[in-house]
Amino acid sequence: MRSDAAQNRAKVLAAAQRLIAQSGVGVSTEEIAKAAGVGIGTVFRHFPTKEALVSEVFKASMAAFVDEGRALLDLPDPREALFTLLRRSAKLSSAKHAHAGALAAAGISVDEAVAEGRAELPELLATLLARAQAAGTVRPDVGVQELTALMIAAGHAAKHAPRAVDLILDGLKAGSPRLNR
Amino acid sequence: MRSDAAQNRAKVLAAAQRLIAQSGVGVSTEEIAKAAGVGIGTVFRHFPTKEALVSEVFKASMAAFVDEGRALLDLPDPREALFTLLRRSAKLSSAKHAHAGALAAAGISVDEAVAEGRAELPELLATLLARAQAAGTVRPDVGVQELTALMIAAGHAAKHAPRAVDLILDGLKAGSPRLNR
DNA sequence: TGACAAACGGAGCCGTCACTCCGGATTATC
DNA sequence: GATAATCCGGAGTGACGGCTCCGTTTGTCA
Repeated sequence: MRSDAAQNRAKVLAAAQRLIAQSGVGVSTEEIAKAAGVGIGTVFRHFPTKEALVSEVFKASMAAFVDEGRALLDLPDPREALFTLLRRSAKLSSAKHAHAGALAAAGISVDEAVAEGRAELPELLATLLARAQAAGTVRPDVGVQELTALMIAAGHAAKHAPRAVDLILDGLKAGSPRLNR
Repeated sequence: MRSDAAQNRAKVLAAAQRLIAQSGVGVSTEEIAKAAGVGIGTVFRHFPTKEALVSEVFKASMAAFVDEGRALLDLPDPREALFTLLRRSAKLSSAKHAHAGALAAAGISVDEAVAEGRAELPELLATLLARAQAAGTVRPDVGVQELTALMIAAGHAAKHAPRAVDLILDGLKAGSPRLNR
């Protein structure tokens, strides 16, 4: 790859990251190209399809999220580590959903990207969850599957009432009264 | 209004309701027209804009939901009444709004529909919440605002892991240990 | 039953968006 | 500095969606 090509690829990716975070996946490829100071043709040379570009962007931001999350493993309180990750996720995805109608036409869903994305996120989640459960501060009858669902849900909750996130987290704490059912 | 006109309006509304529930607001006006056995012109004569049609559909399904919900006021256990409403909502919005993130794309916001459309849902929610709180089985430090956020969140949670809805509901129960924070 | 307003249908307009194509510019190599 | 490989820009293409316009049909009422 020629050096200018690599540079342009990076510029496109950066612009896409900025614009998508700002106004959702609805941004047109042309806008991204313009923001990157590049022609449309260049965008499609580096990313065969818009979906590929968006997917790349999500993977990148997901990787960054997971990397930051790994630092939480050093916290003394394992439940607080888990909850901090969930709170961060809620904040992030509430920002991302801000203007981001799902691009059903392109088959791109933010939720999916968050859910499946890298296998590293489930791993991190599983680790944090297991540790908190071992410490006895998070209810033991919760799996990674449900935790992931709650993470996504928290993102939507945060958009409407930030405090709702704490209510969801409270439901995860050990010792709650599971009365009937 | 001529009788055939009224009939056609109803047919369009019904078709839109079915198609939107099935595949989201992304359906084209032409598809709706075809499903209703009507020309596109007819659709736009009865609903000045696609947004108006979608909004009407949303209002209708919301009204139906609220009506069904009112019956819950007769249940003996006020918390179970509230929780049943939330579970129903989760089921509905996870199925119906499969692609409902696209509401934003169409310039239509759930918030708006909830707020302007019918003030009845917040009212119903408030009533159910107040009764359950009075009975002491739902934590008292929760407002309608947060409850609404949780309702929306539960819809997304149900899509990924149905049991996650119960976890959210558990967080609403009174008597949970609010350890730190 | 005739006459007329009201409603219908759907071809077509306009705008947008993802994606292609190719002449020209840029970079690497010797 | 010449040559070839590579990359660039952006006008153009095709598809699609919302919406309009108007010739045709239908319901209504005297």
